[in-house]
Amino acid sequence: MANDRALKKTLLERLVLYCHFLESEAAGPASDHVSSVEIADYAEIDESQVRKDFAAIGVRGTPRVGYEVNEITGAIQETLGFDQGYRAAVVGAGRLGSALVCYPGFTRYGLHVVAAFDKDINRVGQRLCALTIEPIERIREVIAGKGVELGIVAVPARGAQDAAERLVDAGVRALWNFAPTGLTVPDDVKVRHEHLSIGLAELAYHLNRARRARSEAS
Amino acid sequence: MANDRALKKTLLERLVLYCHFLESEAAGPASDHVSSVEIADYAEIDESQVRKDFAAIGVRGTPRVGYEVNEITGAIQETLGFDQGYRAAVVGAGRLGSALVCYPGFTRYGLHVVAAFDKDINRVGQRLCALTIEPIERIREVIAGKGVELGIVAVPARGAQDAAERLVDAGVRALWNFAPTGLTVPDDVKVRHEHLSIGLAELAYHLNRARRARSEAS
DNA sequence: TAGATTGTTAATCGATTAACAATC
DNA sequence: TAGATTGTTAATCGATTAACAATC
Repeated sequence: MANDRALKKTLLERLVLYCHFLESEAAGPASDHVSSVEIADYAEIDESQVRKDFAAIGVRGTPRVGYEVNEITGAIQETLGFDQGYRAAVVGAGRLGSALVCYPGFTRYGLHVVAAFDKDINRVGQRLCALTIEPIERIREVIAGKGVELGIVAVPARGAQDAAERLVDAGVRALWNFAPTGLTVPDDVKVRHEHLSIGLAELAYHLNRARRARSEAS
Repeated sequence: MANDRALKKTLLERLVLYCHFLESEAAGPASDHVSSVEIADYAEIDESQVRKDFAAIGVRGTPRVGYEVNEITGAIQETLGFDQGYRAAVVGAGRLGSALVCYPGFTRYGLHVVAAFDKDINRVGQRLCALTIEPIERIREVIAGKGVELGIVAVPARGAQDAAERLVDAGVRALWNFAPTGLTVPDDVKVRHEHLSIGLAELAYHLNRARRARSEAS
């Protein structure tokens, strides 16, 4: 089937892959230069692609030597905006919301979760890592006060649209949606839908194939 | 820049989008048929693409009428293997692991989390939704006993490789990695890397652009 | 210098879109 | 019947790969 297509990597995915490689490289006994071939091997893509990508983000190498590790990481960080710093608010302080509020990895990418909201009066006021859970009614006030730019939707599916509307109403123009449902928002609002079913689909396809192979073999 | 490319949708993403649309459609006062135009509008893609996709997964429509909703959902479910049923185990019962164990949406996609492991002796034995947290030492036994096919890595980055190795050693051949780090596994093991930084990158790029626009306007 | 690796142009390949005949 | 919508072929567009001259 056409599933090979699904495995192709977008520019964003490639840049993130490069980052991973360079991090592991930086940790090792490595030199401070890498060639496009090394990176291409790791990322399982064509070496020309790597050179194109580097050209696109403004990284230049030197023949016979390669590309400077620090220069690449810097350029990628800059391209992805990870060097800028963003303030985010999480709506929904359930298990997933808590995990996102407390996730230590975000800082590395410049994301700072500065507020968490919940509808449930029992949760409001509780501590969650460095934050105190706020009542959803205070969303406008808190978002304006803390200069939140990114809204993270971490509520169950049926509450997601409401959460999104409250965030948009409060002035947020970028949403990260973890609820398994679509959101309807104005045109000038950017939504990134982090639906797990896409990842699950990829794995399910693989498991399916493995099963079929087994049953054919027997 | 080349970031428009990053917004292109893979087949898997499109199929998941179709599902979302059809679900909202099924809930509403809708008819039991949809046209490729309606779906294309929703998914923001070309209508020919929709027809191509349907042809690829074996769905046929009727001119003037459209495609049957149930037939589409059935075919997508089947293509993605969601109708099969998979047994999964989560390694790491922290915030993220707990969220994944208790996430109610997985069942819809045929995924059943049947075991949860943790290293921390304080967590072992605790209830987590329908499960009891098992010590990581019992992983081989439990995985063989329950017929687990999919391993979910939900530990901090530095524990991820170890968790992956234990899962692979126990016979699991598909991993879903939520740790922000790469995993080294044998060739016959499929890894799906659910790294949030890709999603974050997309949003960060958008926020960056919005900021630049603001500062230019002023 | 010789040789490895970049940078970039050209060629290929595939995916997306347009168009339209078939058909209910 | 008339008209809307499918199914599919052809045309376009863009992305990936190959190739090679420039260069350190």
